[in-house]
Amino acid sequence: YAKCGSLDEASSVFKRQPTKNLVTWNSMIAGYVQHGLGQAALDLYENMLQDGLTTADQVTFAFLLQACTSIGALHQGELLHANICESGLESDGLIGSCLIKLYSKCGSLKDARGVFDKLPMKDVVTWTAMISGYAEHGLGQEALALYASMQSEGMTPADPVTFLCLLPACANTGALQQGKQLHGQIQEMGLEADVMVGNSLVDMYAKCGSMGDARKVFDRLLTRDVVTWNALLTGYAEHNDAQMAVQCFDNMLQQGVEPDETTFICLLVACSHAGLVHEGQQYFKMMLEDGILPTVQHYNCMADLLGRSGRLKEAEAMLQAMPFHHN
RNA sequence: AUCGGUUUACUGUAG
Repeated sequence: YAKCGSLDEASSVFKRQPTKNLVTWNSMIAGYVQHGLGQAALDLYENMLQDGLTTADQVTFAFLLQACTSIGALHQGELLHANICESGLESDGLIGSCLIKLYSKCGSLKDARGVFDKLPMKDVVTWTAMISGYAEHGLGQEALALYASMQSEGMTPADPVTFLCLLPACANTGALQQGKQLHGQIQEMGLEADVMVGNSLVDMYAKCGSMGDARKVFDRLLTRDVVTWNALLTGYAEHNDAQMAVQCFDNMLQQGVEPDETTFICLLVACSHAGLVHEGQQYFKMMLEDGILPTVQHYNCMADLLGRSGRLKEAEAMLQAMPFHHN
């Protein structure tokens, strides 16, 4: 029931279970976590402790750590970490990855690294979790360095996920050469048909200033989604090529791809940087007509567009008419 | 029977 989306039914079956074993508890805790209800999962664990008949195992802890991660409950997570050590489960690979993710999402990369270093057996997921932690905190060089260590220990990526963490690291640090090497590995592994990998490659090349390569990857992709188009569009916008950005948008529409919120932000940015005030206003209207509700970020782009071109009063009026609080 | 790593966007300060 939980996995099929009916948490209510899962919960009512759970409550009616006369005896609950470890898997009963784990399944219900997992259900809450998978539905983004981290606090409910932690509360249920309290019930389990009060019940006193079941002892948590590595699966329980893995879900509880995910619950903490999802609600940013670092302190709770630290308490669980202590319990995990008391239970002798700190060397478990599954728990290790969850702890790394908890600490890194809560901004405590040193603790994440501490867990990583202490893990006796590291698999690709462990390495990737740590790489992802560095990458997400803008430490692209550390992420790439860790990948180098991973390879020197004879570990190779098994699927696209590791690349999906590394490519943004290259993108954010402008590491074009490393990005190209990764691209080579991706081709050797036959992963270039993966849409997410393709999107990341387009983004990486665009951010590294190589729009030609970005375009090549884009053109060769058999499957594209709105993110693929947005990544390319962002590239053009970022390189102050408003013409290409607009052309890209037109092509996108021609091919029947529905623009989303992000698409319009990319477009508005392109117009803003190029001083295309009128066009920007047109796109803003188009977005409203498409039934896309503008967010604070769209209004910010509009204020930027108007402000840059010296239309301060219009910019101010735009922000005052905005149906949200400013950020 | 229950379990871990996942891609794209904007502004503002200094340089």
